[in-house]
Amino acid sequence: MKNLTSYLTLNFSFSPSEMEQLLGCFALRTLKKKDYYLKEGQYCKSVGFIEKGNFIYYQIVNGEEKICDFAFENDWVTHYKSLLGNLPSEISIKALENAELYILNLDKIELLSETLPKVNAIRTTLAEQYFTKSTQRATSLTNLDAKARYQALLKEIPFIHQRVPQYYIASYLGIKPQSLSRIRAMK
Amino acid sequence: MKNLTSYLTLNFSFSPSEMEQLLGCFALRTLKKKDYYLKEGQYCKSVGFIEKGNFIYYQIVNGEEKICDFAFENDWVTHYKSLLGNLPSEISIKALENAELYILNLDKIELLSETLPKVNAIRTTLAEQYFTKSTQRATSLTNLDAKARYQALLKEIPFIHQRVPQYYIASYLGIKPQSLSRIRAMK
DNA sequence: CTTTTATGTTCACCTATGTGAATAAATGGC
DNA sequence: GCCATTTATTCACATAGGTGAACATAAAAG
Repeated sequence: MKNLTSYLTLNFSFSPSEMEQLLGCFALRTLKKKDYYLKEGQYCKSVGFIEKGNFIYYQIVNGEEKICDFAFENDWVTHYKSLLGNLPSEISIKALENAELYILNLDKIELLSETLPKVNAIRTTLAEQYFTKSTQRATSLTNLDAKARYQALLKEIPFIHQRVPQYYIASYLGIKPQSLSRIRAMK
Repeated sequence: MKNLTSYLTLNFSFSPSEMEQLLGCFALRTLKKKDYYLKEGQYCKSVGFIEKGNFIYYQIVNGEEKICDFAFENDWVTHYKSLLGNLPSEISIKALENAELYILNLDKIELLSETLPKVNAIRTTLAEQYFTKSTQRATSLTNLDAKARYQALLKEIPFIHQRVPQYYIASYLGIKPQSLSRIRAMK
């Protein structure tokens, strides 16, 4: 729980005993490459903290996997709308590498909110993070051309080419793999 | 408070006395056409319920107003990220018509959460609504062409042309006014 | 190691949207 | 009701990105 512990320590101010209580509510879940954290149609009932590995969020549209998000170590993984609204998920979340998640179930979150109100700070952070990510993506899609979006993504996630196939990157950027190749070739 | 009262009655289950307590926390704010609910750089400290009127959310990019959202009667208006994270807003929210808002200040929300925990359902609805809107916009920008995005918008907000100038609609769709004209002419 | 499959590149051509200008129509102020 | 301003349309041309194919390379499977 190395990453999780330091993430919580760095970003929130829990006392040692609170931290112990909190960590006790997480359960380890290991996923193999290509395993799903969540499949379209399922109800998302937990949030996961990525201790190791990475994930794509995607939707199938006309038979194509349309990538709408990436997540790496120290990110949270969940489908926010499904979790909040108790709705079936429209998206799937798949591991691209063997992964380790620390899972916090929704019922535990509710319980913790009562006994340890500070965890609400985590909920707020999560909401803010998800909201920010999706609005930034929309903003970037309307205000920048494909090359500029690619450069912004590289700046945000410099190691992305080491961990995500290029056609997934293209999909996230809203272009075809050939177009991303062309953009890269132009330099 | 006609719209606010029926919105709360329809979507949540407050008792008459809870409703009274809740409504008592809102304050009326009237805005003239072109007035701002929030300006870029300000800290958003409230949510507003639109009793009457409409609003655009926008950012200035290269001197252009880039529209990222619309809001009408029975919508909530706030900058979610600024509100949650206590951050200066990157966007401005402007009335396009004379408007009436019922304002709920952040401190009142916090207080209510304690005395009337049911209001958390409103907070959750807000989070879900904002998250859904922005992810849908990003999805539509990557998966649909401009014509299909326009048709989807018309379906979602059929009266939009009666209440929003067309160049704002074009901006929201991520295209130039001339392109929207062309799309409309093609039928 | 060899074969198969997955991924990335390049190319020629096509299409949707951008650009800038001219014009028309609608709206608001007086 | 008239003029100024704002908003919408149309056009000719430019450009970014899509399409489908061929090929190249890398990775996985046997």
